[in-house]
Amino acid sequence: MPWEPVGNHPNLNERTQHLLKVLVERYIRDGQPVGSRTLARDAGLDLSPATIRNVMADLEDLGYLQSPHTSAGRVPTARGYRLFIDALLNVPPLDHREVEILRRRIDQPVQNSAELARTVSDLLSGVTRLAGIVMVPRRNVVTLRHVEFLPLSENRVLVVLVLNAQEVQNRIIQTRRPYSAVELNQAAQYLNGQFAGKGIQQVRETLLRDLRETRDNLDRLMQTVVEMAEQTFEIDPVGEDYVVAGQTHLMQCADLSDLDTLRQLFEAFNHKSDLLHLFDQCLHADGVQIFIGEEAGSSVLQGCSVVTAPYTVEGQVLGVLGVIGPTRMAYDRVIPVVEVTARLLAAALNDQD
Amino acid sequence: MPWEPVGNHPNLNERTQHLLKVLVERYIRDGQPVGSRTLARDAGLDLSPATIRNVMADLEDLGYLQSPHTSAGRVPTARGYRLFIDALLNVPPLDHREVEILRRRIDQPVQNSAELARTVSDLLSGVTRLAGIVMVPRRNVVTLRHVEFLPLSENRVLVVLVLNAQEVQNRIIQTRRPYSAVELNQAAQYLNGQFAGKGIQQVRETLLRDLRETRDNLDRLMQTVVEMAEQTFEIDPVGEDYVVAGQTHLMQCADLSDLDTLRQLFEAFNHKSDLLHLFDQCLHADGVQIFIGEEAGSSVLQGCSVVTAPYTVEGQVLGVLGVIGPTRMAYDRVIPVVEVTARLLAAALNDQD
DNA sequence: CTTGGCACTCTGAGGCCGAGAGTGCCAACC
DNA sequence: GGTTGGCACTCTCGGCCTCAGAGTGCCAAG
Repeated sequence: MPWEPVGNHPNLNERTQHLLKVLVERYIRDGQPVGSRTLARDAGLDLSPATIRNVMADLEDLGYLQSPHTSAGRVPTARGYRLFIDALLNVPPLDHREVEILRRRIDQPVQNSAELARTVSDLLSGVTRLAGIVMVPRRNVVTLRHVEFLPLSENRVLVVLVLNAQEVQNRIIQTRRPYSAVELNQAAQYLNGQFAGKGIQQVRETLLRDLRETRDNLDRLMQTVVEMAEQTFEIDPVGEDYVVAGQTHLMQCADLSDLDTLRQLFEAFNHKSDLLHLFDQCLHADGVQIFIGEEAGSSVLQGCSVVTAPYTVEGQVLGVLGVIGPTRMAYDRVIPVVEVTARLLAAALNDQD
Repeated sequence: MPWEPVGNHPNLNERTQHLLKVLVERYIRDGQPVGSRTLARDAGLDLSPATIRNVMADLEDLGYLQSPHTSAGRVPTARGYRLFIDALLNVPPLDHREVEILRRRIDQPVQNSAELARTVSDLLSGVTRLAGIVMVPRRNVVTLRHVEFLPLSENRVLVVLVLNAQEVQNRIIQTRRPYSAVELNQAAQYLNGQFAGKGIQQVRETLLRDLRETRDNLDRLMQTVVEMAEQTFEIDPVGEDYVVAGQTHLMQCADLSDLDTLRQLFEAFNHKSDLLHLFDQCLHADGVQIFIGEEAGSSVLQGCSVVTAPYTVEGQVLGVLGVIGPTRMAYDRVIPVVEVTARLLAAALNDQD
């Protein structure tokens, strides 16, 4: 099992487990509390409702089920979902044709990783009819490919950085004195000649540590180089961020119909820090991970589940993707979709480099 | 008045207009249908409720008011809001201190126009507690500042374009044959030397029309230049787009509490084409424009109003910004905020160039 | 034209009732 | 001892009624 079992569950009767499984499946399908009569019919065990009732009462005592009120059926608790997912759920592999459809949509040519993230996020949300999320983390190793300096006005210079395979970043820096286009060009040429293909961490260290202290002895070119480099490589250039798509799907699922809950959830999407924290945790677990309700650590995720998977290229984790939806979601379908999408995205990134 | 009067309204009694004004103001404040007794108290005219009732009945006949049901008070119709905004509303200028606060938030240094759009959009939504929108349109005149080609793999080249003041664009193009870094560099140098500062339209025409037909006679460098340029300047590089912020505010206003309406609205934000169409219309009206409900041309905007203003630099319209909220919004506050924000954004862009 | 009076209408909250669904418990059964 | 049918009990939900409150429209008088 790719997701780690969290709760520790006392031994449950084979039959009891089966009944829990059927109940959860039924509830995920219908969204209605499941009564003993219904469960008796569905379970295929040839037991009377009365027997079922006894089992259900036990499951309620153990915290796997609860009833909304006396005379409704039962509904799984978070603990119930947990056991279901850890031990009872069987996840069918995705149909070949479906994999193909996913592959085709991911393999379309894109301009940059942000656009790819958006595409994949759209895809996840479209296929699952939930909210899709793709995170692009801060990479540990960022390779400098090319740098360019353009004078904007008196003391402002536009820096264009090409990183990794094809990531383009630009920023504006303030300089201590005006630089001519020629000076800037020479500085860029020097940096490109010297450091293209090197890790940006390494560039920073080599350049700044070695040269800064001897600044006064440097010729004019190298002084330019140092001043530019100081600001260019100052902060880690690839920020950690994510892309959400299909939030509106969440407005359609009956479970989250409470407007206020929904608003808080949407605000969390914009706020980002909570979710980034969650995804950071997933970065180094391999395979699909599932968080049920407040297991995710944030109270705004009440009633929601998060299904995530990291994607890796050459063993290095590049990011996490996943979906957010109501806890009552079709895990048997969502899990393989998330899993396969992560693999396909990894493959696409691999080809691209 | 900056917004254009749309409906043509028959002569209304001075007193009748005053009563409509007070009613709309009251309704905007409370959100409750206004009855004759309330209006009589609020209007300050020393009239009895019975008289007010007669006037209200007239206004209803003329289509300015309606009652939700027999024994509720009256509510303005779209037509009523229209008249209110066109002729009755007085818009107080924004407080100096408030303008200063806005200015300070807009004048913060930013990296590129997309980031600025986001900042301003956030600002609009924060100040008005509605959804803020900033559109960056396709500019008519796009100036090439700098171009750079980097070989990625066999037949793929990364193009980095610096446009206008500081806009950086990048795209990947497929080439017919592999090019070396040196070749690409020469081609870029040629283009920069020849065309930096020129309009991109002009570059395209000059280069492609004049040279393409004589391709066979060109030297190797110029052949490279032509192939690169063909794809680099093929499509209009600055896409029309907008940024929405603070959508969640719309979930809090009682008027739009219908989940389904809200969902459709949010989907419209993602879909973009409807709203882009609307904003295109605003591009060349000067000053604040207001669309009430379906005046905006899209049925998803039922119950919503849109307040927009274009922002210009040196007489050239650069884009449109505005807010979307329930029709029952505090126009006397929203209008000056939108107006001032547009001016401040224009000023900020002007300084930046 | 304005006003007070008055009958009328409609909503919304609260209370009541009955149907339906499901439970818990118990005694009987295998 | 696990399983079962029976049965009383509880709770929700929709329909129905009622009543107070708010606001209207109309009319006749000022």
